[in-house]
Amino acid sequence: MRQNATLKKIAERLSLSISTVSRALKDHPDISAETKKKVTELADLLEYDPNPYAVNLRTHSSKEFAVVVPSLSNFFYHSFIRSIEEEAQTLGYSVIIYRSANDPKIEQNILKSCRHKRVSGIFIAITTETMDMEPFLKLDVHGIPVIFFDKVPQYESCNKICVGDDHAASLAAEEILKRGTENVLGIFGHLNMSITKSRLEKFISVLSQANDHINLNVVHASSADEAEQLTLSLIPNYKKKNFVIFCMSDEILSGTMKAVQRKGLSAPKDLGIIAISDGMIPKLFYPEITYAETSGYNLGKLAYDRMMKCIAGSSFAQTIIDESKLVTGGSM
Amino acid sequence: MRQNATLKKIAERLSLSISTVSRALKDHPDISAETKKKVTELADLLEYDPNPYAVNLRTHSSKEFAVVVPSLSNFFYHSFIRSIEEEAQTLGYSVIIYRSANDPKIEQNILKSCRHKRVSGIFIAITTETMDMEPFLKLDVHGIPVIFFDKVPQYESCNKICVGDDHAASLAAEEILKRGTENVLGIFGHLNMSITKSRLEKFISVLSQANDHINLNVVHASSADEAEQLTLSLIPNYKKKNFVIFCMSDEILSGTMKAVQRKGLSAPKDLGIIAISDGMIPKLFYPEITYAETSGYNLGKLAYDRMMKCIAGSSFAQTIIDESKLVTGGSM
DNA sequence: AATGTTTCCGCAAACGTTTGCGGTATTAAA
DNA sequence: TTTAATACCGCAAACGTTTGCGGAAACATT
Repeated sequence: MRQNATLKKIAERLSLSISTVSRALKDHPDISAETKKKVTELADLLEYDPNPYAVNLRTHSSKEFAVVVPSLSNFFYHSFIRSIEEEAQTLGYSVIIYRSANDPKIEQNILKSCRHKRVSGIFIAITTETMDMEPFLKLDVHGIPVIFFDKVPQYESCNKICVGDDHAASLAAEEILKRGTENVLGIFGHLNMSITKSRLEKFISVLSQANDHINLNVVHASSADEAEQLTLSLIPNYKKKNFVIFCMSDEILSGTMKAVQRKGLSAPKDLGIIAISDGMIPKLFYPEITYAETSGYNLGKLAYDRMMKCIAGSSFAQTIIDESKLVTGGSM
Repeated sequence: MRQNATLKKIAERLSLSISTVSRALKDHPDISAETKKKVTELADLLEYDPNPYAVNLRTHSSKEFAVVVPSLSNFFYHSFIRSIEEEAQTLGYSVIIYRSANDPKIEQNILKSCRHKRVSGIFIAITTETMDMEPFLKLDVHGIPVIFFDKVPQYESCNKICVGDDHAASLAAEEILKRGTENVLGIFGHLNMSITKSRLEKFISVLSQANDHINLNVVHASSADEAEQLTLSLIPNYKKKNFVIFCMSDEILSGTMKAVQRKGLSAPKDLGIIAISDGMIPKLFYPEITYAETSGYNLGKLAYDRMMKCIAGSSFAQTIIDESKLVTGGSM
């Protein structure tokens, strides 16, 4: 078990003091050019790298970001994480991933551990049951910036980066109006998700305000399988009629698509299909599904920006909405 | 900026020494029950948690695993990471994710940083260009266990956890034989990937040994788009004939499926489709695609097991192959 | 009463840094 | 030649733990 190079070893080999070596390495003006040269050369040779734990213990600052999500089996969060990781790497930060399993208890433990690790910052999508803001306030007291994303709390004065749910829903609704179809099957997620509510309300309002002949049927599914079953059982209602299915999320879309294929229907001939999605699933089909894009990747970039501003000091709370754009496949 | 509780503070409040507090908290036999009680109570009250940096500095051991992958936009790695994270959490380890971008330089930096952080262990899928084993040997010298997974080096004496490429390929080949179809289109990845070679060889050998009337056409695609184009242009060759398409990976499958849908064909009527996959993509279609499963999730469990054995001391090198199983959809 | 055992606890060093402060040469100014 | 300024550098404390060792009581044994 060999040891890593330390300041002490370099100092001994060069008959210098530890402090001189430390200063030489960070180009401190007190140190002569000659000494600096000797030190950096030996440091290179020995592959010296400061021990992060010692540095942290001394300076109270790590170079790590934490990303906390309810679940890891989710495209959106994956894109988000990828996005953060890309940015972080350029500045030498590393990214630690935590999964709360949608359990507020676990979430609290994670936050506590982040506090004790003194992470540089936290990106978090909270659980659906997170009520207590106290752990977050405590982080604030300790000077650890928190950026909420996607699933954000009601609480006002904090930094939130959200998908523009209404915007996405209205983009989809408008596209449906454009197609001129009056029979619409809207498949939404469970109502305990905040996004369900906002997407649903906007979707309904845009459709109904524009055309009062719209025949809209709204159903809720909380899994892909459920969406599949629901679609299967509802498709017969639209027999021979021209109709459109709107899927609120990737999960629902994937269930619905199976049902559509199973019934031997194909878009845009037999029906129209449109979704709100990150983009991965819609591109698997031919024709590609038209969707309003909610990009985890974009959200990541925005969140990272905000984080950097917080770290730099500009810390007033702010809510940023990532407006989505319509990506046209051939399914409408 | 409030401070976290420390041993020192607890000690002062209780007029004890720091060492006594430390020992009381870890249930050391030297400390009386009475003292232990007082200490733990105050510690709870103050929400004391040991400073991980101080602990690490002192003990030379962190509670962190590193997972290093070439890319994060890949189901397989995501399942793997999820799997590791699930296990790690139960023992209070955290998981740090690093992305090498398939660049050996970046990979080396990551490894160096892991060494200096003294991570408890490293799970790594190496880049396609990783030749130099020296950084890994150095980790070994420092007592940091490395588990290679999926993309592993040629080097013999190290711990490798791999997908059973031959096995998966032969499962698929056998299923094709079972169907009795003699026209086979095999779409494989680029030949610079090691998995391509092993899957291809086994696939060919199983097919040709069993039936010398097999008309096998092998092509290579290095992206989903390419697979789509290739499939589109080759399908006409099989006009009216009964044929099977084999897709070596998820990426290829997704391209191929688009082409198949575009041509208006459907399995198993017009053709057979079979793939090697993690399982996510095949389940999006109806009928679900039959596939030989290579599970990132399973691989994660195996890798974690191996890691724990290494940490516990049983450190002889070993190569573990995760044999895959056939998951029957309706596409054959 | 002297010695041997327990039981419980504190001292102090160490892990590898960072940094305020002070100190010694060297050079410039008086 | 003395004094003041400058350029370099080292001392030592601190960050929060862990742990070997030693020490003082309290008790049991001759």
